[in-house]
Amino acid sequence: MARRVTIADIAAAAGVSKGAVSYALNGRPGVSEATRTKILAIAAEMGFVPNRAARSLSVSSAQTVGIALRRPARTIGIEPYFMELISGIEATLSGGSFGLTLQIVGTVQEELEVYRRWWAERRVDGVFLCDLGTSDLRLDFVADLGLPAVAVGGPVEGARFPAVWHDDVEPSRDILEYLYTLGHRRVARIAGIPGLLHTAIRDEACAETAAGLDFESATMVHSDYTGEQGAQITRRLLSSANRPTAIVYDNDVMAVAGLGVAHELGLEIPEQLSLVAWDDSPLCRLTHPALTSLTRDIPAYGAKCAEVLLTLIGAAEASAPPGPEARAFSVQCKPAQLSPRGSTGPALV
Amino acid sequence: MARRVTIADIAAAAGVSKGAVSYALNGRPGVSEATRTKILAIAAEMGFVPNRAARSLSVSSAQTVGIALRRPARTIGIEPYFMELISGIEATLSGGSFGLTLQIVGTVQEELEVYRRWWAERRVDGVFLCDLGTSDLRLDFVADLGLPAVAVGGPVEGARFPAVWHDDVEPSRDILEYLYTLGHRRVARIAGIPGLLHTAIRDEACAETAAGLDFESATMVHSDYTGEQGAQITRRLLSSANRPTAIVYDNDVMAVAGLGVAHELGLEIPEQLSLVAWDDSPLCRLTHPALTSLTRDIPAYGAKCAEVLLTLIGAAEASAPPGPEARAFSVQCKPAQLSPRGSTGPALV
DNA sequence: CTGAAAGCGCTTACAG
DNA sequence: CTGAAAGCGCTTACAG
Repeated sequence: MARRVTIADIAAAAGVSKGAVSYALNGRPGVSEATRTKILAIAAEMGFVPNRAARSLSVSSAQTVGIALRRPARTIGIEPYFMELISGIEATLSGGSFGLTLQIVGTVQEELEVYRRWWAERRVDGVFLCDLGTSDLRLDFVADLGLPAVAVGGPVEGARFPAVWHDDVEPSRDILEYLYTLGHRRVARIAGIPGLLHTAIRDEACAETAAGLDFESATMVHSDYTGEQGAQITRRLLSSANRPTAIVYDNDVMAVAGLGVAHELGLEIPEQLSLVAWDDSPLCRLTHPALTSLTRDIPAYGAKCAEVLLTLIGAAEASAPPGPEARAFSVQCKPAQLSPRGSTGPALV
Repeated sequence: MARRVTIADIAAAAGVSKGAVSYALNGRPGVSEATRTKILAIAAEMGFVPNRAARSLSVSSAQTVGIALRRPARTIGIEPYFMELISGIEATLSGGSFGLTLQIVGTVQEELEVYRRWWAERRVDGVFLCDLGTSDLRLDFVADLGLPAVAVGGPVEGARFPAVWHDDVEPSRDILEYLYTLGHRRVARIAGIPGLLHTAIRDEACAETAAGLDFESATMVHSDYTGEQGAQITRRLLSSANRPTAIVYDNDVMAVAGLGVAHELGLEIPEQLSLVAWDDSPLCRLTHPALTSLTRDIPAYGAKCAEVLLTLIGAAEASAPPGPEARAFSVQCKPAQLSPRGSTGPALV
């Protein structure tokens, strides 16, 4: 059982005060170069690592950020999105020696409670807000608390903190025009959860684009993102009188499920049906044919979110509580790019 | 911007000392029932939540456990396993008001560094060790540190801390006998990473079982669990002279990829090829046909792991450093159950 | 440039 | 049963 070394040990070994050790360790003035070098050497030799709790208590900073995920236990694993996001966040955090605290919650109320507790305990210095809703309780709640946050998604109207987001309008246009060019005139989109911000944005953009192209039909059905619903809605769409020749899915999981249904019905892909997945992940390349997708770099996205949060925390520490200038930190990322693969082809019907 | 309340605020409001407040809050003797009730009421009214750092510093416990995941950023999302495990862990933790710190690392060395830092910083009270290797550096490292840990997997020989694991021998037998009974005589298994403990256990158990049944061939190929390798190895196996009529995959991702290859080659499933996925997840029900799997309840598994770690931490606090009695905490979970679905059928070749 | 001291917000022996 | 005090391990004004 190893022993933890404290600044008192170093001070004793170096023959200086604890204060001097602290100054030396933190690169602040107050010690001569000679003593600094000596102290640093001793600290390194003794394998000193500061006690987090003591440091946090002194500087009122947890050196930790938090993320709360609201998903049922059994379905959270299937979405590659979150783990990719988290791994991107981590990439930025490790550099700044920040930790990440993760909590899975069931309801918004629970989520709000978690934020309040984290804030009250000073357990985190800031949080990531995922799955933004069209009117999202959490925004004001967290801002009122004075807890720094970044919205993972957007754009957010009158935000009191920064958002990191992708434009979904352009991809909406891209995908519909792509299908139109391939000759598809009956298209459907199995959209995500209606209350979500990006669902609403896609809904509107798709409707607008569709209106500008003379589709025979452009259907839209909301879902809960699960494979079950993806399959069920696909089955319904494909058994309708004038079935679509192309279906766009708001996530990869539903697209894979949709492909399964197409196989089950004996449809040739893409000859009889084209499929597109919004959000790319390795999952899309697992199937045959591989799924045409709208690709974003999620780990890079997570890294950017973390960058913005760290900046905000630094700023919030330096100056006043996060004010309107927080918006200035917002960053819009490159929109998703269409990656055509085997699941889409000319409409032959 | 809300304000944080401290025990000093409560003490002032109640007209008692901070010590009395602490005793009352922690349900310890030292205050009369009357004052206790009064203090509790005031604390509740003021919305008191103790500052973690201060508490941690006093009691030398972080009220946090840690998990380090060693996976590349871009592939970590695809394995539903980790998120399911984490969500199970969380379910237990939230009850005990413990937090979970997550870190993604690239190499074992990095992982060891993380444990050392967490321990030195007193950032966590214990850790989960995932992806156990056949000879695993981390076991002694963490034990030498005196950092409580539970091995997520096993069994571990001469462990200095508890393991929570599933028997893989029985499922190995189950699956091969099942395929044999269906008439399959040429089977293959695309195994996981060779250095992993459970890969080794499955390898041995499968070899032994196969030896007892008169298979014409029972091939085994190691992989890295990715869809790419799953696909590539499947393609190679299926284009060999005496191709297998059934393939078992060590995870669900490779099985899905294998199914993609089978579709690509125009094979009828299960008429011309049976496929089995070791480790079930919603992914297995997304495809057509759905994949026959070896099912375990991963969230429940995670919950059990957390339970054991919390017990260990409690014990470690109460008594000496985790000694040999730690083994007593080890728990063996119910082995994976075979869930036959559409991807397996009688061998017709 | 250096040392001694106070303080962060808790917990916990120790006297009354 | 209660209060005053010391201590956890840091940081940071404040005197010398």
